[in-house]
Amino acid sequence: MAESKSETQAEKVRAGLENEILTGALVPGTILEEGRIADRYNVSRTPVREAINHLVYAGLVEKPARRRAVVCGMDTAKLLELFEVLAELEGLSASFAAERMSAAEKSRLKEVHSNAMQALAKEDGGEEYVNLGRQFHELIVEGCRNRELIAITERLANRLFPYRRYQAMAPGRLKDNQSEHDAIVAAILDSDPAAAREAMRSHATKQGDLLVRYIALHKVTHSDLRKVAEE
Amino acid sequence: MAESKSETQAEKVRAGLENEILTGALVPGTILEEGRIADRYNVSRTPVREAINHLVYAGLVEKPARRRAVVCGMDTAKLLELFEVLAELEGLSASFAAERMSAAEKSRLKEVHSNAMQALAKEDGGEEYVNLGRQFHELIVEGCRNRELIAITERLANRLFPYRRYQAMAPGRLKDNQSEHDAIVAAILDSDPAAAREAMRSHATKQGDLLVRYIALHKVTHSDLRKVAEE
DNA sequence: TTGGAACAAAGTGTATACTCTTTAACAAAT
DNA sequence: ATTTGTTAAAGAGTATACACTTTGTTCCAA
Repeated sequence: MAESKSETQAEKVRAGLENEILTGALVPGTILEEGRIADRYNVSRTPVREAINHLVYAGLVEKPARRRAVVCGMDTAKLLELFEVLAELEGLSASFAAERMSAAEKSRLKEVHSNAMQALAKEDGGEEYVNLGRQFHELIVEGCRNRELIAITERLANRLFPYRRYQAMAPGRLKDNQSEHDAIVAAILDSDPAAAREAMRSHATKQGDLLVRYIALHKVTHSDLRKVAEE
Repeated sequence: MAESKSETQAEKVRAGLENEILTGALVPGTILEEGRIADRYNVSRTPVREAINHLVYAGLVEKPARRRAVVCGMDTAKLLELFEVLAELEGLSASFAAERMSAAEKSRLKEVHSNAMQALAKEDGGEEYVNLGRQFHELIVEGCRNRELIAITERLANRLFPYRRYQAMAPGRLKDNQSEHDAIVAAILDSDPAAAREAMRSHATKQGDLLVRYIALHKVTHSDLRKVAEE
């Protein structure tokens, strides 16, 4: 091949496919056929297979033995299960973070939080606010000082990412969200692990519930999801 | 190849290597060279690569890009991190199990628990007891009725399996263990999620602490680990 | 001896070829 | 019309070949 730097082809394909799935370019249910993808990325099937295996592990793709891989769908029941676990993991991270974050990390958290407050005022459809929200969660998770917990939590959050955006669309949700963040920040700055845990847990749980309700109410389809993701 | 039923070669190799690692036949730090393994299993390198990737996901093997794979080592710090997370996950499972297990599942749990009580009396070095202990944990985890939580927890437990056996060796540990299990069973039969969670959490935490202490005291080496595993 | 430059051996990453399974298209029969 | 059987096309699993890296060794200079 032409340009082989230090990143392997397999990694390039994996990153590409992951991105396509997360942005919604590849809708859940899409069949991933090795040969086609190999052509699309101008590589052989070998690195494509490797990439697909990675995505299976990440939970973004399903692949029965000897059958074609498909982008994971997500029914309401599965969504609830995932959020149930995520809420506990993020709650746990928050409680560790309350005990373990350095002063520098805490002030960084405070900063992101108040930036979010500013962004809330802007009339950009909440785009900037959503980004800051993601940063907020990541800062807390990384504050737990447990690499394994970080890895598990971020894998799950990543999997839910394409769906999580929805709940931000409910009217008035952003303000509620911000005040929930208030409580979390307060507990962490206060080094109160129990409060931080519960604040974070209920926050994440509410996100999940709102999302599931939204989907149920609006009978959201996969192509709708795609439109939202493209905007 | 000759005998291709419905299990793929890659899966066969993965199962084989995983087994070798878990039993200690492949000591942490061992280099896994694709060609050698391919010869040992009488397959080509392709399925071997796939198997190794799988083990990387499972956390049993490390593989820097373009370098050879090695069986994961485990220092005390990492061990503590893993047990910290495992304790929370098993605690969470127990709390869900207390709310969600069916009557049949509960009586099965009670049965395994009292069988363990019998096995405790036997003078077989605790072998049967350790097996029942594993069943005990699995029953509870599977009682949580959340496939994602089950998957995450079992992956972690699997990773810790080769180390977990150690803590059973401390004098008097088995009896303590059994009475901790008593508390867990009582809470679950009682459908008391908070009690179940805390009982399980502290149980798992104690296992981790004992293990780490044992390793520190005895300066356990990898070859020691192997001997224990082979017995 | 020690450090390191140059080269040889070994090993990973990817492409390609081939086999066997799955898919799906069509025909016949209920 | 719907099901079942047959068969061609498509695709996954594996082997093999080869290019480019990493690893290890040898030999020289300080």
